[in-house]
Amino acid sequence: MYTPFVMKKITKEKLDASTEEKIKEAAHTVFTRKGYVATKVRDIAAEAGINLALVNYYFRSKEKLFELIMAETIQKVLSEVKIIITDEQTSLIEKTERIADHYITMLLDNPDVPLFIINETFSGSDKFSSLLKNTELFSGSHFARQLAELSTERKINIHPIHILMNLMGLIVFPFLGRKVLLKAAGIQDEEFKALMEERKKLIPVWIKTLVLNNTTN
Amino acid sequence: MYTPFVMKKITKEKLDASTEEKIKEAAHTVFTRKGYVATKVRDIAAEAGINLALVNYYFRSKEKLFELIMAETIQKVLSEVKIIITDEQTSLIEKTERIADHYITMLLDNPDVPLFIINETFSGSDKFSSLLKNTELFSGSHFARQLAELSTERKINIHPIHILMNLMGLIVFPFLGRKVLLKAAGIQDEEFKALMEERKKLIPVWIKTLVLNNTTN
DNA sequence: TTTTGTTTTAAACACTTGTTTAATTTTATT
DNA sequence: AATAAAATTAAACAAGTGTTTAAAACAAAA
Repeated sequence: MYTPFVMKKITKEKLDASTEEKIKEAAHTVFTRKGYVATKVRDIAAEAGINLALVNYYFRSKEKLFELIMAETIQKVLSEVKIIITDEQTSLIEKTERIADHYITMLLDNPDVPLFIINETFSGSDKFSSLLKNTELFSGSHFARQLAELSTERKINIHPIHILMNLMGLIVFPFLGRKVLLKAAGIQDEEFKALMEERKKLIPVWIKTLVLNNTTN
Repeated sequence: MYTPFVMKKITKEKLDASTEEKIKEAAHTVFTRKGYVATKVRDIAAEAGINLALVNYYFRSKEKLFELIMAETIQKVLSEVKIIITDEQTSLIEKTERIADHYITMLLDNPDVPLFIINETFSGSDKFSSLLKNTELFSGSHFARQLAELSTERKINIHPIHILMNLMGLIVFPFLGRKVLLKAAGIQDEEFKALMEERKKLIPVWIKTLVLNNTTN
């Protein structure tokens, strides 16, 4: 089975990337918008404007294609953040500034990515185990160490994980809950973008005051 | 078609609720855990330990059953909150205290509900329009008015919606991202619960300091 | 006990969906 | 131009899924 793939690989370099790339882009769009189960291979084919069979021809199966998209998405999300949190030169506050800036910029372009990732962590399939290896880089990062230092040096009386949850929650939650928030508050899409731009600068300030105010009592 | 239902309704009072209730409980469990599309009617039947056809017998269709579960879930989430945010007697801070307490208590019992709701807001189907009516109660609530007053009276220089996003994000996000957070921080389920209990008291404090620190500059 | 209404069951139906096949068209090589 | 490889297509397949049916089991009423 799949003899075409053997042939393909031999002359891999000469591949016309356009069809393969069209499928990947379409898959990214539909997967992130609808999730794995709700996405039909026929949806991807339609979105890409190509024949149904070509999806399996290039990527063998829906699941293989999904894993590829997933891996690339995670990679994109984490590569820059890895640089930020492992930087030994920057302060905790500086790091939060960079993280907020980077994430919100990314999320304004890919607002469906957080839900996509969260759903996969809940789906239980092993599809997500590759990410877990990547997140190990957090535990030993300079950022994690700085967070831990708050507990000891500065007599902060809360678990550092609270700070991490707060930072991520303040950044990511508006994108997850935006459908409800926009309806409930009656604001438009453009206004939402403006609010998120504001948060790039607000969140680091909030995190800062939140950390400082917890050092005393 | 569906003549059995006509007969049923006539003697509705004499129904043995156990089967119907078993199905509803099973549906709630599976729907919230896997979402609408990933949930198969056969899953619900298996979870309830009853015959497949009984699901359609009692609820006519998967979609009808889902709408029922959805409506009851939303109802449960909003009914108590409605009381809190429309209370004219309590201060903004008191309201955040009550909201944090109520939501976290509820979420510790139903940790999958937020993802369930968010997914439905993104699914685009009209299934969620009934909720939108309910959220209108926020716009005209005492809580919304108090939030708006911050902009004028106290010269706060940020949009009140930021406060709302922060409050909800601080409460809800840890439950959405817990799979990643637990893995990334290497903490256990019991410890997570303890952390959430802590947040009941921490979040109102954070919101308070965050509001006060934004009144000056 | 017999009858009647209700609940439960196994099986089947119609339709969707991931995947494969076999033929055709396009592209590259000689 | 002729040949071989690669890409594309329409059609079909097999498994899964929501729903329905018709018969059986059960419970209540006579």
